[in-house]
Amino acid sequence: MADSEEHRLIAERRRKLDELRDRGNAYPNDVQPSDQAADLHARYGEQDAQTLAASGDHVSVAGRMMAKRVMGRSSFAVIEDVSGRIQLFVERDTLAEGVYQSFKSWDVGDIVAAEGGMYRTNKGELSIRVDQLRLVTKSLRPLPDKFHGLSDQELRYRQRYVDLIMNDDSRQVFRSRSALVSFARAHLEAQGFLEVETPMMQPVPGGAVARPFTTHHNTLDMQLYLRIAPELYLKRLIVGGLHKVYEINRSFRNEGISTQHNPEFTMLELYWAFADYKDIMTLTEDLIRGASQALHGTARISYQGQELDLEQDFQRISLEESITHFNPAIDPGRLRDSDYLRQQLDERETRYEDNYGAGKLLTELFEKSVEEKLLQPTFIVSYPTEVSPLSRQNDADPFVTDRFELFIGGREIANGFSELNDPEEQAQRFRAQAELKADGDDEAMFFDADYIRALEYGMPPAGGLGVGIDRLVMLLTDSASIRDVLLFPLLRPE
RNA sequence: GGGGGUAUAGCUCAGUCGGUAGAGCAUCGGCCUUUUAAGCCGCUGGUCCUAGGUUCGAAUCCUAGUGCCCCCA
Repeated sequence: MADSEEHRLIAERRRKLDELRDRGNAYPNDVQPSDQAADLHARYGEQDAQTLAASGDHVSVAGRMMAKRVMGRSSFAVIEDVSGRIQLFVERDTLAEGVYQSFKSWDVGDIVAAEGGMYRTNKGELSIRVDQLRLVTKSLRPLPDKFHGLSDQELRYRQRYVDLIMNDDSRQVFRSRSALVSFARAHLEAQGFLEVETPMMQPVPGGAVARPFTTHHNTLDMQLYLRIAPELYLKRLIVGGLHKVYEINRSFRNEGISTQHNPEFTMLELYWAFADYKDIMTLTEDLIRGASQALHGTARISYQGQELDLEQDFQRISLEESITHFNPAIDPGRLRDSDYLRQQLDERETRYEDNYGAGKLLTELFEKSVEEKLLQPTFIVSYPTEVSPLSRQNDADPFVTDRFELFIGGREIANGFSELNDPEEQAQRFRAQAELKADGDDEAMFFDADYIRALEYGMPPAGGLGVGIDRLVMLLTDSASIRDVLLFPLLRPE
């Protein structure tokens, strides 16, 4: 960056900081504001000037100075605290000797504390008529343009602290994110789910088809993987008798970065004994509808210009039906015919590998021709067994499993299924995955012998769910990129 | 991995045909007791992303690279 220019502006403020140091403690820690801006607006917002003047109430606030307008012997300043903004009316002759002179040298961005009576200006704005004023923390770096804010996308991600200072929209996204997670916790706790924490560093990564990050523990001299999913540990807890568990935390996948993908991301996973995938669908629907209600007071939302109705019952349609629905030309009778599926994929210029069976080819065809069209909330059910190595096969049709994925706005939001609890069948599926891995598919699953041992003790029938929290936040905050809902998205180093 | 866009003052942005680098805000100095993108006067402030090339002369044209944004595999 152009350091010389920056240095000129910073040097000026550093000079001011030096003066503060000369006069005493430049970084005081004894400031305890008793009021917040939003409360003041709530309490006094309706009162007229005379009432305010007569009340005699004395308030104290502290926050970052976001605007400063000096007019000779009086000034206006606007400070922002965690709750919002309040204007300060500052007069030379109301303050102690010399304070006003100092105030004039303070900068927008400085953190100040003020006390005074409530006051309404001639133009009617609720303000504090300041009688005590302190500079609490000197800001050495100039803030962006007060009107345009910080709009450079790269700077917003790299210096999120500046983005948060300047852009209320950005602050709101992260408040919503927090509200969503709080809602999910409360919603699940109310149904008797227990929040647990399982290893993020795993000797055998499992629970998803994805490439893991590797790391190393020095003392044990062992290779570890950052988890790609918590699934296999959570199901060990079902074996252990914790029959309703959930975890909301980070998983890691060593894959590409896009508007939908960040290498570390947050999932809600839950497992529920004596439930099946249909129960899980109902729970998922309630959770997402309730989250929208909690954040917006409505389940009808707008996402990137698209109206989405989370209020109505979510559609449920099988993967195969969805393909024939959106591709009328496809022969419904040949959806499990590998040659036919390869031909259909060729026509759509979609790549596939020689070792793909009908189930995986079918899933590719779904992803290519259906997924993005599923705007309104839709559960796609009956995923092929071939692509569902941890799901329970359907009793009537072993080609598919009792599994669903939920799509909203053309994107996968959740994935759930009746869990495979037959240890011998699971071992067989792991072996098939291990063969794929041996063939060079580095996304294929590892054989997890301890997980099989756990299943051998007996896991009750159970349903499980994974929800991409980041994507759900995107949906509910109308954010186009996952980076907009991550406080510190991964970027290349500066 | 491929394609497109973008990069100029601290911030937000102009910059025509290749001919001395611009504005607003911020900073600095001055005026101002009811402003709210306060106003008025004056002054500062530049590695035009980087490295090459073409040219008498490059922010501008060419090549390569880098960051970010978007699309595609």
